[in-house]
Amino acid sequence: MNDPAADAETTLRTPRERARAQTIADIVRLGREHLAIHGAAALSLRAVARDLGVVSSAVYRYVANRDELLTLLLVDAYSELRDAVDAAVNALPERDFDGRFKALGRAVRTWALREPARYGLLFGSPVPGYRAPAGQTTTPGTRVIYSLVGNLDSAYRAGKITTAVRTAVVPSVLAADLEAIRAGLGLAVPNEVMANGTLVWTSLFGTVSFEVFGQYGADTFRARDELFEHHLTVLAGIAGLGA
Amino acid sequence: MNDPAADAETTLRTPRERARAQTIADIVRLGREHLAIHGAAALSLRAVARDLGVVSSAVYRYVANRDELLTLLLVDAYSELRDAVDAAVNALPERDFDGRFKALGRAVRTWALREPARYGLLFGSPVPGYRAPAGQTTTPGTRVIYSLVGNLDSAYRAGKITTAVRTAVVPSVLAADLEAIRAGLGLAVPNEVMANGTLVWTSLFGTVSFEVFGQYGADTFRARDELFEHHLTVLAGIAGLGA
DNA sequence: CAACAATTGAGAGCAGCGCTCTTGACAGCC
DNA sequence: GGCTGTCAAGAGCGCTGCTCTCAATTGTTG
Repeated sequence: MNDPAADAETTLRTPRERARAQTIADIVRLGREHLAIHGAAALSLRAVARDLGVVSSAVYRYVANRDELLTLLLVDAYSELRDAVDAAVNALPERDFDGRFKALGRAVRTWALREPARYGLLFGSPVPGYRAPAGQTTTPGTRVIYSLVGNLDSAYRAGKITTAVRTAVVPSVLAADLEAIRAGLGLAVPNEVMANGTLVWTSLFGTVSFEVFGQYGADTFRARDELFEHHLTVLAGIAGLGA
Repeated sequence: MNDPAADAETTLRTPRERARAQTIADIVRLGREHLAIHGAAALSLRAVARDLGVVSSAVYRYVANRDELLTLLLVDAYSELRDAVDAAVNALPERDFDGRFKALGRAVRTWALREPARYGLLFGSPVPGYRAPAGQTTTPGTRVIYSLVGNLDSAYRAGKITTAVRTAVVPSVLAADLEAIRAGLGLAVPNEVMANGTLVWTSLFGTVSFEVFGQYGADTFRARDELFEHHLTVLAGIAGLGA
């Protein structure tokens, strides 16, 4: 919707720079469409060039190679997912921790079902021969998990985390990992809650992936909305947000 | 390990049939190696032909197309995973329901970490343009989940499922789905346990996928074994197998 | 306004891919 | 021994990513 070209760090002065940014934005847009239809592994620079009305070699003026376009699309998808999640979470009051968690989960699922190929690029099997450059992708890729742990942290500070969560013992080496994360993000939640939060995190994407990737049989579950809502309720309980 | 050619319904009489079956077995073996190294989307019949010491068109005598080879490799991977899981589960006494569940989880994780590309073929984003033929793949693809629900069912019949599991209410449409599954498999477990079992199932693959696909940061978690064991403990509790 | 220089698009070309078709050789079977 | 089915090989089509060269266009600057 909005113009990614405007995200450049400085305003684009010369017409050349503006035209160039616009062309790159067009390439990303066309790439996004191809990705959504044909999947990441079938993304073709030549096809994008054709849709752009230009010969194949011309796109290499704007994008170094296929992997760079893939990276642009990865960042694009991450930020769209983040926006969808943020909008859903912020629609609820800050102190509705349980509601916010469920809104996050529903937003992830809704976006994933609407954009299966792009979801697959983010959370499916890695594209062969492609390694996402950490420098460009880690920041946008961590926004959603930060939203989840932030919500858990706020709930804990508000004294709204059920104590029943503290079932399993967190062993020492794992405790050190969790301590590092807590220090890095300035969190207050104890180890047990963080460990369970990690499980909730991966479980959420496990359920969504099963549905998006068609791992359930064709007609094993007709009531997929109800199934997901049930899972969300149980996961909220694991996180300590249950009633 | 064993020879897939020997799985034919009747003994192979003529030398021609034997030679043909051997060639197909070789193609599958080479395909498995390419798959493990380069991933599903990069699987190339030409490369397999080169390794077979034969011109590319020759392999089409034995395999209709790339998708058919992919299907063969899919079935191959499913059955290897099933064997690994069965071996791990059956090493424990039948009545050690909690131990059997955890053994299943560990076997899945171990196999997935050893065979990331093949795991990705089974549980990652679908290969673009390829649809697994249900007739050939559903049976081998459902063995592991049947093992899990079978274990849950046995535990329930033995009265070893914690009653604390029955937290969330299972709505009506979902209840009908679960009833159909229970009837189809001849199970006794009630809806709440089955619904939670589904979550445990998808959560297990969610955690494993995060680890295999590198969704955790590069060094966010050093204690991955401990993290997985913690998750397994919590999941056993959700399934009702907890202490 | 004109000349310069940066930028761009087009085209050819290389090596790889899936897949099809034809051709000639070989082996098993009657 | 001749027939028939099976096989490997090769050529070829259209697709892919990517590189290189060349000419044209375009923005900027003297």
